[in-house]
Formats: sequence, structure tokens, C-alpha cells
Amino acid sequence: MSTGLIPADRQHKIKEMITAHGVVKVNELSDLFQVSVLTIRRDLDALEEVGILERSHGGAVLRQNMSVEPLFTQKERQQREEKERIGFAAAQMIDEGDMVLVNSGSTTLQVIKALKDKKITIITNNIAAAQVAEEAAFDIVFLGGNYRTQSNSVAGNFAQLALDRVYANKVIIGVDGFSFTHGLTTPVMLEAEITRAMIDKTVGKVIVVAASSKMGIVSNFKTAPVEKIDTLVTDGAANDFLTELELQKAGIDLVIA
Amino acid sequence: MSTGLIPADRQHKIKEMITAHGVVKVNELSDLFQVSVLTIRRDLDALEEVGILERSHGGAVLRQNMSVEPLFTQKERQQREEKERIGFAAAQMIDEGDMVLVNSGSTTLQVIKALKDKKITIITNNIAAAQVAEEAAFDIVFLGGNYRTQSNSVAGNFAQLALDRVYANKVIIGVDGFSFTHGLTTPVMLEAEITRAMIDKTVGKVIVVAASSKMGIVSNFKTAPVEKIDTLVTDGAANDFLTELELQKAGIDLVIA
DNA sequence: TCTTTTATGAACGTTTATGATTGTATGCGT
DNA sequence: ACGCATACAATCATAAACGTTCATAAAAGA
Repeated sequence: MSTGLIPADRQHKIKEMITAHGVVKVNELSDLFQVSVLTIRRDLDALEEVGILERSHGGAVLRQNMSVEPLFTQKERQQREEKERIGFAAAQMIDEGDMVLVNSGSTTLQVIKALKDKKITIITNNIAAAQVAEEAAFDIVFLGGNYRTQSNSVAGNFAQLALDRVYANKVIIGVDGFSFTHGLTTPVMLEAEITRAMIDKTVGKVIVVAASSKMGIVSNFKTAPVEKIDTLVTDGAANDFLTELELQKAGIDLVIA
Repeated sequence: MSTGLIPADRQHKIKEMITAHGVVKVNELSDLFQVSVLTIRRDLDALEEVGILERSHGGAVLRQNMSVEPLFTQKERQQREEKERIGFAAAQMIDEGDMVLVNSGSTTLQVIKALKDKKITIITNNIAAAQVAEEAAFDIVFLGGNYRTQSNSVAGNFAQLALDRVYANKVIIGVDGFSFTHGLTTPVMLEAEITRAMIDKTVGKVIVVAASSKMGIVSNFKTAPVEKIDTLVTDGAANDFLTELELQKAGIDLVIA
């Protein structure tokens, strides 16, 4: 054996093939690369180990993260219980008849779930809220705009246009980063603009919901300085980060869920 | 047994089929994949084990994680195959780069599904389209507005506001009633207003998708006279209702799916 | 140079996938 | 309700694919 491919190169090509076709067969690969089926099998085993494919008799298929929202669901599951508690605590601050703006994110979705039985109006760009609305007491109004599958939300001109016409008396903000010096930040510009507009259009309480994992994080786009926040709802682990002095200086009421 | 599919790939394809159609038949699959019904049954058993479908005589049906729209789903299942065909036929009329307005309803949702691989922009009030967008090539823009759980769609001021800013070159309209004398009608006023506005904002083709069961029906609110229609996509059973003379008089191209 | 590691292939017993057969269960039509 | 057609489950047989072990040979290293 002299002019053959090296294993890594062969495996790389297999990887490309299965990504393109979704499936590869041991026989075909053996034929194509002019190596024994045994070698191919070992290649496939190695690639399965890495996790990019699944073996099956006769070949292998591409491992699919499959069907529904990969990122969103994964993010949602992570720390789910904490977020449920935070959502419940935040929901206690909403009264019947309120008009509440809610931005996108897995934490704010938990707030919406917790608001199920309240007769209020929710205005949101979080499309995932549609599922919750099925058997909820609240009215829900969606902002329009370009849909982003990763976050299951909308943003853009239409949303801004709609927000121009609205005044709310409370706003629930979920964030990706919370920092005393850099304020609230999120990784996507359009989302940041929506959040900023939501805060602007609220004459009442600005409620931020953020798991402790967001504390001290600074993401790419700033939505608001901490001074704008009225209430911060988080979990106990955030105590390490938050100091009484700083909270007081920023005028933030702290709620530990 | 030589060049056949490997089991995992076949099962994967079955999975896709049942997700798309909601139901698969053992005979059809056996025929399609050129394997015995016995093999198909074993595939279905395996997939049932995993929990993505439920066996039944002659085939299997998609297991619903439930939760979602009772009314909507029921309506959607009814005449599902016809609507799929209609959706597919209507999708053929859309070209790359088009900006397409689509109103709400189970039939238009099928059109959106059929448009999965086209690089276009879809503007719709049909929130159900979010699920389709997961793995679609098109961009999707949602109109905002008050959410109605029954139809899984939005309507109202925000939607009208957004539509003011848009011009599309094609519009896909699903209706509840189609009548030569009374035009297109739907049972909900807000939906009718949206549909009317969509037609107004379209400079190109007005494509109506309507199962034969809608023919001759007059619902509560009128959206447009038949003269506005460029193309009607329906199924064969509509021939009893449609006459060549009337179609010609209204200037409608007929497409039987 | 000698050893070690890595890659590959051959041989052989084992497992898996599939289809044929047979008898049973289910659903449909009259 | 009954009978017929179809779909089903169970068992068995076969061939392809598989894993294991061993052997060979090239590449890397000492």
C-alpha cells in the first residue's frame, strides 16, 4: 500500500459525504477508497465516537440534532428549574389589567407561563408564547418582524413600528449579560434594539429576569444601563456577585426566587 | 440484497415522511423502498419504540406531543392530503426572490411547507409557520397583532400597520368560502381585513388556494370579489361547481392539483 | 539498527437484516 | 352479525454485515 489516502483524510472525506448525503454505505466507501470494508468500518466507528454519525448495518447515517429547536430547547432546559422559579417570582409583580411588554428568551418565556391565569395583556416578540396562549387567560399581542429561528422570536422594522404605538405599564426583560458597569447586554443587535425600545415605551416598572449565570457577563450589544432597572429577579447563587451598595446606587430592588 | 438502503436511512426517511404527512402506510412504504412489508413493519416497530409514531393496522400515525391547537389541528387533518397537493401546486407558482404575502389557515400552511426549499421572503400572519421555518430556506416575516389561538394567527392594528409598509409581488390566499356571486369570504372580521389588505398590497399574482369543500360556500365577511383573483388552485372535486364560462368571465386561471 | 506504534487486511465465528411461510387477528362490506 | 380480504405476529432460513483475533507492513522513534 503506497499511494493511498491517510486515515484522517479519508475520514474527513467520509464526513463530507455523510454531511452532504445524510447516509453512507460501507460497501460504497470500501469501493470508492479502494480499501477493505474493515478499514471503512473502523473509520465509521471512529467518527461515531466523535459523534457526527450513527452506525447502522451496512453503513451509517448523519446524526441529527433533529426536529425542533436545537439551540432554544437546549438553552431552555439548562437551568430550567431555576428559570421556573424566577418566572414565578416575576409573575407575582404583575396585576390584573396590566399591559406588559415581554422580550424574547427562555427565562421570559417562563414568566409568561407563570402568568397563565392572569387577565392581562402581554405584548411580546417571543413567538414561543403562542403555545402558552392556548389555555391562558391573558390576551397576547405579537410584535411583527423578521423571524429568527434560533431564538424563536421576531425583530426588525415591523416590531419597532408596532412599539411606537404602544405604552405599557410594566416590562419584563430577559438578558444575556448583566453588569453594573456595562449594563444589560445581548448577543444580537436586533434583539437589543427591541429590548431598548420596550424599556423606552414603559411608564411603569422595569423588571429584569436573569439567572445567576448571567451575572458579570458582558455580551455584544447594550440595551440599557442598570439605572433603568427597577427590579431584578434572580436566583440565590447571584449573591456572590451582587453587593448591597451597588444595588442601592443603581436603585434596584432585588428579588431572590 | 445489494444496492438497497441501509435500515437507519430507511427509517430516517420514514420518520421524515410521517412528520410531513402525519400518516404512513405499510404497503406504500414497502412499495416505495422495494422491501417486504415485513421489513417495513419492523422499521415501524422500531420507530414506535423510540416513540415518534403509533402503529395501527395498515401503517402508522405521527405521535403528537399534543399541547397544541385542538381546533386548528383537527381542521388541518381534515382533507390533509388534498391540501398538501393544493399546497404543492401553488408552490410551483412561486419563484426564487419573490416576496409573498400569505394569510392564515391550514391550506396556506401547506403552501408554506411546500415552499421550504425556495429562497424567498414570506410575510404572513400565520404563526404556525414558525415551526416550518426551522429548516427552511426562506426568510419569514410575521405581521404583528392580536393573537387568536383558534387560528394560530394574528390580526388587528399592528398587522395593518405593518402591511402599510409592504408591497409584495404575489399573494397566497386561503379562504373559507368561494362564490362567484359573493366572492371570497371568511368567518372572522379581523381575518377578512388582513386578507383584504394583503390583496391590496400585492402588485403581482393573486393566488387563491381552496379545497373543493369551500366551493359555493358564503361565510360572514367578504374579503374580495372573484375578479381580483388571478389563479385558483383547488382539487378535482371542484369541477362540479366551476364552469368554464364563469371562470373566464372572472378572469381566473384554474389549476387542479 | 531495533523497537514501537499505526494502519491495514485476512480468517472465522457471531449478529443483524430480511424475506418466506404459516396461522391468527382485525377491519370492512353486505 | 358474518364472512372475506387484508394485515399481523411468530418462527425459521439465509446472506450480508459485523467484531475479534491474528498477521503483515509501513511509519515513527530510540
